[in-house]
Amino acid sequence: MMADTDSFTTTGLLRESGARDVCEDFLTDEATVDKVAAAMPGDATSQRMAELFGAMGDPTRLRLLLALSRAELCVCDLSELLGVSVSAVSHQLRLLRALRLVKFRRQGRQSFYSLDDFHVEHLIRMGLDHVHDQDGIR
Amino acid sequence: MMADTDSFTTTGLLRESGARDVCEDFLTDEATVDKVAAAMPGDATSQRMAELFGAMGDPTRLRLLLALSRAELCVCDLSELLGVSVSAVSHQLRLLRALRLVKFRRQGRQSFYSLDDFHVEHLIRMGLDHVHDQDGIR
DNA sequence: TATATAGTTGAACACTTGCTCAACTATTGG
DNA sequence: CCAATAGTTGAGCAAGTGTTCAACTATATA
Repeated sequence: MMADTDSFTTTGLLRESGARDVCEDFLTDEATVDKVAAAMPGDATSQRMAELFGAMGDPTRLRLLLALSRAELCVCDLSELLGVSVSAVSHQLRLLRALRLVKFRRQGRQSFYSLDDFHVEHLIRMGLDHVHDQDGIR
Repeated sequence: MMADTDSFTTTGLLRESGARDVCEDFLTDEATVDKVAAAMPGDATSQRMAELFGAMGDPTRLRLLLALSRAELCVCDLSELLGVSVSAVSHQLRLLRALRLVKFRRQGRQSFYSLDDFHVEHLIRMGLDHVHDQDGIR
């Protein structure tokens, strides 16, 4: 069954875009799937969300954020606190700064970092809750 | 009480643990640093938190979760919805299942997936808020 | 029974990423 | 001025990751 005689409304629009290993048609009821499709954020938004979560998804960066959620600290203190080299800390803080999760101010030779956004604290708190709840339940 | 009561004590205990590219001493006031150190979650906890956020930090997995936050869906629908192969979707759902972010039930040949935990919905919501607020503010 | 459909899984491979190292800037103190 | 301290940055590399492909299981249907 060819669709090329009919460049019209088959599932062609979706089928074409790189997913060939796919079944004929939507299997859940169409209204539901359409509703979900309409509610999906745009690519740019989900991309930025993924960057946000990805930034918090590395152990070193997460522990940096955890430390900074308690106090403003300089690179050197963070390095000793986490047992990670100053260079590695600086690299990761640069990334967190680019995503606006932390901000910094210079004072003499030192750079003091702190959380940039109260959302980050909430996210950290929820992550903790999730992990603790999982442990509690079974 | 005992030990080195002199004011020039070393930080040897901390210096030893793998970070050689590090400054002599803590630069922020000691009480603050100690407070932060004491408040840090254990390695196991931060490790699991990082796994949680890391799971949400991949665009494909995040979009899977975004879709499932709206409705229970089968693998095939998810595949078409996201434009990603069934195999790739299945691999990622497996990972999300292992971390208990999604659960599934079989019905005939189909596997229906849904979010496992209300925390995940909250995290998604906060991620969206964070991204939207950043766009709004400047 | 045979055949098609829905999904899973392991291996392979390209791509990404986090760290180290070395070189560098910038500020402080002698 | 010079030397030391605090931090940044680029290159390189080992380890990790996401996708594809092919083979596989399991369920439904003719």
